[in-house]
Amino acid sequence: MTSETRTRGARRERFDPASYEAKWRERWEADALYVARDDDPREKSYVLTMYPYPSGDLHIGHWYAATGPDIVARLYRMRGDNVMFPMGFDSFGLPAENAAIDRNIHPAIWTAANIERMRTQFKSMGAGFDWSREVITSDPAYYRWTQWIFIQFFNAGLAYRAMAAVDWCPKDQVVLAREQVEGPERRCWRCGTQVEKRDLEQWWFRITNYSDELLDFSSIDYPDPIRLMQTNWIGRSEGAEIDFPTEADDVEPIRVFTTRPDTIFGATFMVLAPEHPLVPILTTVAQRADVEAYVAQARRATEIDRMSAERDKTGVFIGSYAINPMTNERIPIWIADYVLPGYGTGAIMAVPAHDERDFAFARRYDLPVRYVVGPRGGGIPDGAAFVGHSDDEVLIDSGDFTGMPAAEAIHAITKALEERGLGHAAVTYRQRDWLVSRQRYWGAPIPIVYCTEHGAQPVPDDELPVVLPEDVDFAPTGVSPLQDHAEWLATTCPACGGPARRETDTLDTFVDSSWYFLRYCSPHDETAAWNPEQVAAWMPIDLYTGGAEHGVMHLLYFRFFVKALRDLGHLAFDEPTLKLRNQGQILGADHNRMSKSRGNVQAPDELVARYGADTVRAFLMFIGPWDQGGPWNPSGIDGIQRWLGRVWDVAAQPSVAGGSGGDEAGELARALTRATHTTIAAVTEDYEGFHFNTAIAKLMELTNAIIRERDAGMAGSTAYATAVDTLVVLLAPLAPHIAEELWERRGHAYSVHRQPWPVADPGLAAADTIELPVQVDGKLRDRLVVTPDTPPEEIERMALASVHVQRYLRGREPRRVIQIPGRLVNIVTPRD
RNA sequence: GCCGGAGUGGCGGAACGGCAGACGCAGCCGGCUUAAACCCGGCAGCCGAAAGGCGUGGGGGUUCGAAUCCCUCCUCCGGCACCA
Repeated sequence: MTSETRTRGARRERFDPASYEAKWRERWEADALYVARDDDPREKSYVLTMYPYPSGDLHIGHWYAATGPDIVARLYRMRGDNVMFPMGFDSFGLPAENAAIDRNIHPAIWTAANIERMRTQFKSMGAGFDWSREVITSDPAYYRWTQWIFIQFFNAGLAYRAMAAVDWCPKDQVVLAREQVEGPERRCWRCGTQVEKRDLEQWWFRITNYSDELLDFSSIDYPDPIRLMQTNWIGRSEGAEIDFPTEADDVEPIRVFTTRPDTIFGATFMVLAPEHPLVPILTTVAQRADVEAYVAQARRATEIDRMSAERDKTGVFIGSYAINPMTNERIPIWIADYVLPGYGTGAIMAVPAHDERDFAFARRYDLPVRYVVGPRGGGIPDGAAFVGHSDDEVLIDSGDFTGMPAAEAIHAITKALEERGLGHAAVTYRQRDWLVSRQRYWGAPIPIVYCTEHGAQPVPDDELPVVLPEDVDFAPTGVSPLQDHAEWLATTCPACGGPARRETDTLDTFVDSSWYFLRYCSPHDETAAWNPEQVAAWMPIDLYTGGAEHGVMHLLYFRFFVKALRDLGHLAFDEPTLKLRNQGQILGADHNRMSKSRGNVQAPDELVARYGADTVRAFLMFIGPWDQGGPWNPSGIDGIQRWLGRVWDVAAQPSVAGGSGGDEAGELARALTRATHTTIAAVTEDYEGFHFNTAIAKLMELTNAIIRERDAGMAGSTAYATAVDTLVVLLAPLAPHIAEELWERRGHAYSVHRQPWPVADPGLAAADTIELPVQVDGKLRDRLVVTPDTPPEEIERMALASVHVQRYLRGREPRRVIQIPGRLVNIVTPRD
C-alpha cells in the first residue's frame, strides 16, 4: 500500500484508489455512460465476451478474460463508435442442481444468489458493461424463446428424436454430446467421470446439414488454432462409396466408404461393424454362435476399450463372401469392432497392403495381403502397409489400371465403378449431429408433448414458455426429475385435445448460449426472441472473445444456429461474429486449472481491496501476451502500483499550458512531443491488436519521459501539459478510474471516457536525429548519430572512417557495404 | 500416432530478416530517515582486470546479416485419436 509520497521535499496528496474508484463507478452508472442506445446514429460496434456460468464467485480468470475486450470496447467508444458491450449469465446447468441436492437449496435460489454476487463483483472491476441488456438464460422470459427456437428447428426437421448409442455420464446421470466427452479415456467434460455407452432415444440437432458450410471461414477472422480444431472436428473426407455384392440371394450389396478407391484391386476381405444391419442376415449357421458372442462382447465393451488404437484388433468371420467388383474374386466377410458403426457406411473393403489397421488385422487372422500400389521406379514393398498415393506411386497388378499414377487412379476407378452402377464419388464427415436432450431438471424444458394418437407434437407458441415446476425431487435417478411430477407431466395434445404427456428432458445449456448474443440486441422484447430491426442494426458481433476450450462446442454451435436461423428466414447474415480472439487461461499458482477442489483459486476481491481495481486490471494485462495466459503469480503487482503512483504524481494537479517552464521550442520540448506522439501510435496499435502488455510498457516509458522532463524544469510548458493529458487519455481504457479522477483534477470536463481518442501526428513523432548501428560482417561494432536526411555516401564515408570498423578492415577495401536506410550499415570484409 | 502452439537473463516477458534482453519483478550499491518501511538516484545476460569473447532448447542450412526463414532432433503445453 502506498503511503505518502515525497517528491523533492513537496508533499503531495496520497495516491489512494479507494478514495475515488467507487465514486466514479456510481457516477458512470448514474449517467448511463456505457448504455448502448438503439437510436444512436454513429457507427455501431458490438463487442462481446463470453458470459460466465454463475458458479458463485468471480475468480481472477474472469477479470483477465473481461479486461481485454473492455479495453478494446473503450477504445472503440472513444474513437466515436456506438459501442454495445453487454454481459449476462449462462445460468442453467448441473452445478445448480448438484448444489440443490447437496445443500437442499432450490437451483433457482442458488443461481439467483450467485448471479447477485457475481454481478456485484463484475461491477467492482469498472468494466464498461451495459447492464441494462443483461440476459439470464434460466429466466422464463429468456428460455421461452429458447423453446421457440427449438420448435422452429423441429418444424424444419433440424431437431429430431432418434435412438442411438450415446455417451452416458454415470456420475451426473445424464447423456452428453460427443463434443462433451474428453480425451482418450472418454471422460465427462464436467466431472471427469468415465462415460458409458447406452442405447437411448434422444433429441438431436441436425448440425451435420451444415458441415460443409461450417468449414468455410473465408468471411470471418478466427484464430488459426480454432479454425484447425473446427476443421479437424468436422473431418471432411473425400472418397467413394462402392457396392460389393454378396453371394446371398435377395440381399442388398454391402456398401463401403473408402478414400482409396485406387486400392480396390487389393481388397482381399470385407469388415463390417458388429452393429451393421446385414450382419444377422449374412451370418452362416456354422458361424452364428461365434458371431453372436462377438457382437454381444462389442456391445458390452466400453467406448474406451473399443476406441483404443493400441489394442489388438479382434474380429470374427461371419461365414459368407462378397465379390470384389473389380477382380470378381470371392472375399470373406468379417466383423470387427475397429470398424465404427457411426462413420461412413459402417463397413469397409479391407486393403491390408495399403492400410495399417487392415494390415494388422490381416496379420492376426492370416488373411491375404496383395500390393496394388508401389513406387513409380518399381520395388515392391513388403512386410508393412504401404500408404503412399501420390503421383509418385503407380498401380501394380490392377488390370487395365496398372501403371496409372495412384492420384489419377482414384478418379479413374471411381468413374469406372460409376459407369457400372457399382459406386460413386462420396464425401463423409466425422462430425455427428448434436445431442441436445438432458435427463436433468435445471434446463429449458423441451417443448414437446406426446400424444398416443399424434406422436410428438410441438407446444403451441401461445403456450410458451413451458415453465419448470418448482416442487420436484432433484435426486438423480437417471431419468429427468420431471418424470415424477404427475401434475406437470399431464397435458393435452395440441392436435386433438386428447390426453398427452410432456417431454421431460431438458435442453443442453449450450443451446441457451447458442443465441444469447441475439437476445442482447433487444433483451426486453416480450413479443419475439429478438427484434428484427435491432438485430439487423447490431449483428453480427464485431469482436467476440473467450476461451479456446469452447473451440468445437459453443464456437461451433453458435455458428450453426445463425446459419440454421438464416435458412429459416429469421436472420439475414451468415456468421455470428466477424472476429474472434481467445484469451489465455490463468492457471493456479500450482500450474493447474483453478478449481475449488484444488484450493488454488485466486479471488480478485482481496487484491482489489488492497490495490484497487485499476492496479489489478493493469497488472493482469501486463503479465504477458493476453492470448497466452499462464500460472498466477502476484509478484510484480507492486511495480504496477508504483507506476500508477508515479502517474498520479505527475498528473494530479491542474493542467497548465503555456506557463513559465522550460523552452517551448527547445530540444527537451521537442523530445517530449515526439515521445507523446510515438506513444499514441504505439499504444493505439497495441490495444487494437490485443498486445496490452507492450501497450503498458510504452505508457510506462512515456511516464518516465514525463518525469525526466519535470525534473529538468519543463513542468510549465505546453508540451509537458499535453504529454500528461495525453497519458491520462491513453490510460483511460486500461485504468478507467484513475484516468477519470486525474482528468478531473487536471481541470478538464467530465468524462475522460468521452474524450476523442488522440491521433498521432507522424511529423511530430519523427526524430531529428537517428542512431545508426554499424556492423562489420553482421556484428555490431559502432554507432553513428546522423540526421535522417544524411546521404548514403556520407553515411558510408562516416562508417568506414570509424576506428572500430578500421580495426576489422585492417587497411583492406570492404567487399561490400550494405545500407538499410534509417536502419543500419553493414560492412562486409574481403574473403581471405 | 496425427494436427497445432511454445522453448530468449534469477523471474514475467520485448524485439517489420537488421543494435538481443524494451518494460517490469526480484537483486545489489547509494540518497532520504534517529531507524526501518515508503520514496528517489544508480548498477545489472554470461566469462573476463581489461581488451575482447560467448550468448535466444541441440545440430545443420539459406543470407552481407537469423531469436525470427528452411531441414532435423529434444522438451513442454493444447486439441484429436482404430474416422477407412
